[in-house]
Amino acid sequence: MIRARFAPSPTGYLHIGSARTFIFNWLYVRKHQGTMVLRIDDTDVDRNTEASLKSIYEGLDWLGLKWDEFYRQSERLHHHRQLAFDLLEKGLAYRDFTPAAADLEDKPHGEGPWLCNPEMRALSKEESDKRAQAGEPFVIRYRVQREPAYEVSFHDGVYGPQTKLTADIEDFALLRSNGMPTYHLASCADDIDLKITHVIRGQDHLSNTFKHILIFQGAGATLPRFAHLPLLIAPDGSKLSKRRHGPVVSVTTYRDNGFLALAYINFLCLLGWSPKDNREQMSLYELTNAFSFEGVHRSNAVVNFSETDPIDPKALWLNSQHLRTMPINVLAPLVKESLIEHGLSPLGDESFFEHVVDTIRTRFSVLTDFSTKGRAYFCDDYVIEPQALDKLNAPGARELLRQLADRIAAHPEFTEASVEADLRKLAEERAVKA
RNA sequence: GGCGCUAUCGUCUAACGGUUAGGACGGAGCCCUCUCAAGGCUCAAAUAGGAGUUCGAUUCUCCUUAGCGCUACCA
Repeated sequence: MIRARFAPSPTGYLHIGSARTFIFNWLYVRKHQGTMVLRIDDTDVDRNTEASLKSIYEGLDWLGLKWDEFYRQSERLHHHRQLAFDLLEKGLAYRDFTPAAADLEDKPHGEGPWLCNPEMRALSKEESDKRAQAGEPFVIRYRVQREPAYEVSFHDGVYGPQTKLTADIEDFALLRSNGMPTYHLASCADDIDLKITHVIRGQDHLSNTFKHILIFQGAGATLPRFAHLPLLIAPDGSKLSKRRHGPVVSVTTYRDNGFLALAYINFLCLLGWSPKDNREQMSLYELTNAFSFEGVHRSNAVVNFSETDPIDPKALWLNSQHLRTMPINVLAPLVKESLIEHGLSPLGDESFFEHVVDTIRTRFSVLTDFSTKGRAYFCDDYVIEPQALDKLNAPGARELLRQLADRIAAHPEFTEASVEADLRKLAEERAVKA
């Protein structure tokens, strides 16, 4: 039984890359009838905010993909600490009493790799216990075996076989001096406890995986399968960030621009994954069936937005395709919702409304087009373009339109074809008269 | 600096060593058309560079270059 998790940390709104990670997890789980776990990784108390937690729910809610189990790491801290002290007890970890570096500049990057503080690593158990007993703050670090060094290896579902020498892995922190677990510890402790079988996450964690394997092994747990996803990046090749790239990175930007959740999901799937048979527009069912790690690319994918337009043109096209092919009874309520949001209301009964939507949707590409380009269909307060106004003011034009309206109203049916037929008939009659 | 990952049209991608290197978005043009769209057709557009293996490399190996990631008591 497959169990996968999506583990966002609430330090910002739901990021487009996170959304894709969630979608790929979801697709994989649903395809194999597994269990989808949503776990909020909120161990960084300084950076967590309620607002971002809300934004994550909001984004996931819009996508409409459900999860089966829910956890919050902040409610499971005892598990994490337990594992840290177990490792300490086993001698696989040790206390480091070095005061926290004031800022990153203090870190010895440039020259060579930083592996550990040998003094602290060599501290005797007695000495270590004594200092801890005395209340001296400490961080617990993993004691990576480097003499002799050995290869840590695993098979990644996307990137294939991976190996790294322990000589290149530093003694990473497990438990902070304030008693909070680090990401590595909390993530592994929970993956073990929640019996996660597949860890599907961003490629930025590919090299962290070696550390995680060390933790899993130290805990005596069986390894989950790992699959890392290529990152989503900006057109200039940098990683997507709110500061530099603004609203593009937020899922809600697409929602607010009138996107269909399915089209957005479809678009995101095509970034870094391919069904390999040239299909582009796909339903959720088709995506689920077609998804596999073999189809996932290994290089990063660019989200193609510009300074003036946060929307990727291909996403827009995909949305228009879904907009005009989806069942009208599914689309109509979404249009109605969008109209109401923009201060308009659908006229007529449900069937009439569906006809209107069905008639005009072929020329629109996002939901918001109905209340902007299609405004005249839903209210009397609209602006006629100057060119159109000239034609409208041509002698006899208004009278003709009135005649046309009467004919259209006389029909019980109202479709694109019927309107066109009426218009052509009227035009012919006029031509004959002239 | 160390370690790791990656490299096909502007962008997303296809091509289990043999293809005129395919598709899509976007762009250009033509057709359709009372307008604007939609739709149909056509065109331009790519294997980062260099060695090697091979009868033959986009594909396998190595080097270079470039980009990205990790190297935090962030995740």
